[in-house]
Amino acid sequence: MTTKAPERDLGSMLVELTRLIRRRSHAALEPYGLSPAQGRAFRVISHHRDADEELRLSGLAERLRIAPRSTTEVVDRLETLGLVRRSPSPSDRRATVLTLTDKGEQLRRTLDRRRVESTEDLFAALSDTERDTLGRLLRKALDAADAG
Amino acid sequence: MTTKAPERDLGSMLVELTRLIRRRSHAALEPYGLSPAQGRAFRVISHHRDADEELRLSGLAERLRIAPRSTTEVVDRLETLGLVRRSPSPSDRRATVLTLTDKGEQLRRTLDRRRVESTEDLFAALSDTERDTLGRLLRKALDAADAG
DNA sequence: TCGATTGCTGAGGTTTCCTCATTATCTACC
DNA sequence: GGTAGATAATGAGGAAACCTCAGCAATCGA
Repeated sequence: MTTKAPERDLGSMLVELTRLIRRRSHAALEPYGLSPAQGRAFRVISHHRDADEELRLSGLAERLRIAPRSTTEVVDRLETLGLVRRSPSPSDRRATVLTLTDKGEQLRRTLDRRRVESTEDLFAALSDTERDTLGRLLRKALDAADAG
Repeated sequence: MTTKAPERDLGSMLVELTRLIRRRSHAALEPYGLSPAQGRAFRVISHHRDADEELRLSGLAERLRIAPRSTTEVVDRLETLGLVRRSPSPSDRRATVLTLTDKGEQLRRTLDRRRVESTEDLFAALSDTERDTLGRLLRKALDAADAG
């Protein structure tokens, strides 16, 4: 099967690569009933324990760069699956704090162990150095976008 | 406004950057009634003139890495806007060949001139060298994905 | 020539976002 | 205090960009 040369500008390549990531991520997370976006949200929530600050829906929105309203839906799903718990913030009665349930904690370990993202092997063709470089460049572009 | 540190793994950064690209692309193409995906398809079609091979819907699907069925819809829109023409292939009566109309040709020039993608300035923070490097790494990952 | 394949599209669905209210609550300031 | 305005979450509604599955017409290969 001769694969035709696809578009080669930065934007198109990024978009295409993201599509591939989403597809792989979909396959990897499907067994757990998670979609790619839900998986990403779950990862953010589960890795937040490291900070001792509480994580609100608005904070999750910010980290995911999506509208607050959109996180409501993602969290709905995670809560339905019994992975995440919504509880009222002690410091602000408007706010909702997100924490992992035991089941969520268990899944976090599973996912971390197996690196289920599986986006990893999409970058397997790159050396460690190249991956580092790629990461640095993407971060730079993202940070500039924040500032601009 | 203190923007919280977002996720930092390659996959997440790629996904986030793509979202930003889509948003900018949306703003840039809106005056012409094009969505980001339609704009990308239009660009592929309009830059295909360079090759002297005919471009079919299936070929477009391949280049965009989307399902053939999905290109039907994109092309429908481009045709409605009078930018692209569907004509029967002379060599295969099942196939449909895509070409630009005069209006499409005109828009191509406009977009090329203004570099409307505007994804450009998303990478403005990067030097020429860095952009080259980024391009090379993305291409490498994509090519590996094709092979694997 | 006839079964398998290819090219396109109708039908219908999913995911992942969005904006625009609306309801609590909180914060500042008079 | 009391109240104007910001902020937190969510209901309602919608749109973009994909997908699969099935079907039809044309073509190719043995």
